[in-house]
Amino acid sequence: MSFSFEVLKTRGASRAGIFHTPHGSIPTPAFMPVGTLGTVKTLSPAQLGETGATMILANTYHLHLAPGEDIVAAHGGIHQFMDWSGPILTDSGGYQVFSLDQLRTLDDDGVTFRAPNGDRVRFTPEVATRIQNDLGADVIMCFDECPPAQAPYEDVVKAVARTTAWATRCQIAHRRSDQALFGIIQGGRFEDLRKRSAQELVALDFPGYAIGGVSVGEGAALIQQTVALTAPLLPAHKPRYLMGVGTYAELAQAVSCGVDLFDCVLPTRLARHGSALVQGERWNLKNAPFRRDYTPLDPTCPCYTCTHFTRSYLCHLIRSQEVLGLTLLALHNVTELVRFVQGLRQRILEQRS
RNA sequence: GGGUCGGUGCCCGAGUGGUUAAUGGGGGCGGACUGUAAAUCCGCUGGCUUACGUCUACGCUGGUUCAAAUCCAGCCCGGCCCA
Repeated sequence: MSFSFEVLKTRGASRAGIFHTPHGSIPTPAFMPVGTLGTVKTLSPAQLGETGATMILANTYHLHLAPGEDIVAAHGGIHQFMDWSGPILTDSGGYQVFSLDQLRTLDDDGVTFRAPNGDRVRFTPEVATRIQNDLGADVIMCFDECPPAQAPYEDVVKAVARTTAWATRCQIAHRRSDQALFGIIQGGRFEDLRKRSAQELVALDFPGYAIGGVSVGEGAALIQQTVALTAPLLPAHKPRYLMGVGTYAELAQAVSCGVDLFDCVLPTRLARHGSALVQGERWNLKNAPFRRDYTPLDPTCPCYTCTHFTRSYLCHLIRSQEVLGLTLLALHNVTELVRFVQGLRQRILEQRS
């Protein structure tokens, strides 16, 4: 059996467990940083490893555009290509249905994107699944339609129907038993649609489920509300993955709802934009007071950045636009969120039954 | 010494008679960022005032004009060329 999920302990709705994959096990709850996307990254896999991350996320759409799944496959798969021996998850490209709204056309069969070089790129459930089979990540995602937060009810009805239909097609197209194909729940902010989506996808019996269609511009309160109503709809004995979240508050709240896996661009993006995540807060390291702050970013953090450099130095690197500044901040931010979620896990485990 | 081009807000640099506190950059100050179109994007950036507003500003001094950073004269300073 390549994949299994065991719940070690529960505390209310929250839970700590272990998710086993062909490339190793992930103690959950776990935060998965974005490890590669085909465009920009400021952390090497070695540095990513230092953060304590066990599983990382890569992106199907971007890797398809460059370098192309054939090249990744020729390397023997994405693990070898990027030298990450731990578990990897690829997103399907469904999020790009949302984020590249102006650059794509949608129909019942799939999506046609306009790539940066002008090419028309056609994604269908079958294509997205095939590409992910070629990339070779441990967990792959169904190709879904992710509508924006403000989408009207009727649009979300359609998105749910498509997402279910596409999930079935992904399942049929999927050809590798050493990869777990996860279903993605849609339904926007509508409770009945979340229920419908969950019901339809649970019936398809995926080995894991993601809560999708969240963090698409709706604000924290709605995210938490959606997570709270969707998480309980998912099978308790399978991993639950909240896509695209997030912040301290949302991570904590989602864990309390029984979510096991998370990914988010925030720690790396904030780093590249000069911000640090420190003990529950976001700091803009460019701000003047940091120029003469000779203390570590976070004295309690074990990361290389915090154990070797001052806020003053980081401030200087960011202001001088040194790439090292982005790297050091990314290293810290990812470490911070990994640790934060690990801390939530510890608290569950240390609970007396 | 002669000729010539030029001196603009923290810096660079537009503007060559009137909607000009003065285009753009940079710098400075601050903000945003949630399955990465994002090492990106957005504000503010002469003083005083909560604001209406008002004062001070385009090397200096004077002049022309209803009106000048913009035209004229002299002076000061800088670049280049000639002696």
